[in-house]
Amino acid sequence: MMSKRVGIREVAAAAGVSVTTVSHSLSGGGQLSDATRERVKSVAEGLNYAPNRLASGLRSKRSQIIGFVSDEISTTPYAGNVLLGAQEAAAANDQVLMVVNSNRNSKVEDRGIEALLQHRVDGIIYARMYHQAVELPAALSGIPTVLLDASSDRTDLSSVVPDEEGAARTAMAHLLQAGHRRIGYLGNIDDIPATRGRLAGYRAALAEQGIAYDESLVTASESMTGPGRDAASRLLALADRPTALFCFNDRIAMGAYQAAHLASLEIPRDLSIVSIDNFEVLADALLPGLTSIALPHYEMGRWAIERLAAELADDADSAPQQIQMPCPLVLRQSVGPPPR
Amino acid sequence: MMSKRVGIREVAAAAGVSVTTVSHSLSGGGQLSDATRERVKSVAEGLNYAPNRLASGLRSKRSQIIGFVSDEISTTPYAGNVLLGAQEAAAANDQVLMVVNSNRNSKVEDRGIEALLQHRVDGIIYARMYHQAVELPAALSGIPTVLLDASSDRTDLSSVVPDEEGAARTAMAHLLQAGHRRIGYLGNIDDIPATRGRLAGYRAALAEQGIAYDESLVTASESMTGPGRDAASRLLALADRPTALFCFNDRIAMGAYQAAHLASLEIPRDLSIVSIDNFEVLADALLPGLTSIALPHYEMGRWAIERLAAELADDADSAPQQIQMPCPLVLRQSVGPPPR
DNA sequence: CAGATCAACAAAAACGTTTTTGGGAATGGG
DNA sequence: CCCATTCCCAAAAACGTTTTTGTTGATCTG
Repeated sequence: MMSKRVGIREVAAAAGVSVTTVSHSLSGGGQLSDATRERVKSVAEGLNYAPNRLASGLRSKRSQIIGFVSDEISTTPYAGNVLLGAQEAAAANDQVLMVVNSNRNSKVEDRGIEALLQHRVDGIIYARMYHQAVELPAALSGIPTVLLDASSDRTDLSSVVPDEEGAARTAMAHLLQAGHRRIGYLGNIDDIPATRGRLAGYRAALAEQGIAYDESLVTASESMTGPGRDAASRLLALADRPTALFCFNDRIAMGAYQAAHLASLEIPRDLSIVSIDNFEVLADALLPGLTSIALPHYEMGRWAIERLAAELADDADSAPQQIQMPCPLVLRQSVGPPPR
Repeated sequence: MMSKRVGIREVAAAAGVSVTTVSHSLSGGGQLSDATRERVKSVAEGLNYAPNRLASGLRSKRSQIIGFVSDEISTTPYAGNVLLGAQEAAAANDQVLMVVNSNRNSKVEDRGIEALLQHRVDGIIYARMYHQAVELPAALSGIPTVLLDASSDRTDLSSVVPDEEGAARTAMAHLLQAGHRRIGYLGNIDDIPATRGRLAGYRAALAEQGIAYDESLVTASESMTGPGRDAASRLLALADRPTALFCFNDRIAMGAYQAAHLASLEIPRDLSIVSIDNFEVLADALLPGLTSIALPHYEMGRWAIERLAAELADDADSAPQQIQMPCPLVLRQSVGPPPR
């Protein structure tokens, strides 16, 4: 059982060829007759040979390891999907992920990156757990890197972020199509791309329908349930209250639910709500279920790995790309036609 | 800048010693005078030498990589804390984590483990995202492994799981101390350790106080908000309704909140609630805040890595340990004295 | 048919460390 | 003063691959 992992030389001996030939057979390199190539392969299979990646990486300069550095994997629920998408895409490329977490501490981050470099990762995914603008740490200057849920002003780096404006437009389109004209926006107050993008989407969607932007229907608060509740209560207390609310995220939406309850408004009969995050534990648990736009965590993870792979192969279209990923609407029960 | 990463031989040349001496100086091995050891170290520092882990692992058989295989990193919110704890502990040991995800597919899992082995990980953390009994995959037979949030019947493996019974006792103690005597239990229906452990803790806590176990106060439902709401409604409709509810988890607790609302009971004035999970997005967002027992994800992650390190060093107390980790109570506002 | 080309493989070097083995100078014992 | 230790350190081998360079016999070319 523990018969000392077979190496390339055992395979060579068993197949009656040189180690060179074995290496070439398995990697597809060199010039060998198809006959020997196949024979060697099947012998290797039979001995159930598995390469030592340390050794092969040492010589070939390809470790098949992708570094994954993120700021905080823990505090954003479901952001694990980013990691999942990346990991599955990597596995498909015969690569494996080495993860490092900075906890928002640049010292820790630098140490983590240094560790990745010592292990000779082929490239690095530099990820944030929510969309933000970043400056690339100096330690990453020598190694292929793609940004995930993060953007920078550098055009020589690939990056992927959610299409914030598009997400807002999708949400708004859903409300508009249901017939709503007076739609409030419970916005966020932080200075992050999502704040600007979602508000822009809100305004654009209104403009497209020829609906005037009404500042009194727009709030900005912290992205938490309490502040969301307060903001929603203010809008619902208006004389001509909105018939629908578009919320910056699900936590604020939960606050909106509470505010609706306090105001004795029934969702979606008296008030429709749509939000962004599709944070399932919340969205599914709310009564009625919260219709929400999903952030494409999994897809961004996949994309980042695939982009990195393309750049590492640098055969063809390896020109860096900065893309915005579309965000799908997840229907539940919080949207209906406007009252009356 | 990109001056071709300096290796041990450049350091040797610069310090006027052999590569052997450099290696020994940095690793603390061999017998060298403290003088040269220090001198070499400072030269290495000056050149800002960093080892090539591929090369050192190849020869030394120590890659300093720990494999982390989990069933589903994405679907359980906040379980990323497990990864965080493990990663931070690993970093402290100069190790790095290589993660692989099985998505509950044993084929995928085997392939992932195989990849880890090819990369010559020193050991593996075999993690589940919620406490369950597992059978170790055959692929892990040759390599040091510790189980995380998972238990098996093998005594030669270290493992760490939450102390389910203790968690329940802590929750119950909190309610009992507040004066409650008639405490309902909204249990879970799945056949998992948490189901048995938490119910046992509930019963034990009652027994300790000489309170008879009343079957009519105990329910079992799916761990979701809807079923939790239904179960809670049944208990709250009892003639002699409970003054407090202990919930299997936060989702069920959220259902209990909804049921309380439907029954026009105010929390905590009319009904106290305590639960398990401390799923912050929910617990903080509920009104009033939900007092809940936290599962020690971060701590289990740390412990697993530290245990693995101890077993790898096998100098001293490397005897496998199976431990249950205590679960702390996180106070919020959902518990008060019983009414009247 | 001589020389050039090519196909198919093997030998050897290389990757950057760690480990093993070797060896000279200082120290100690008799 | 000579031999045996001990203390430092260096030379060389080793880790398991990949890459570079060689080698042989066959095929082609003019």
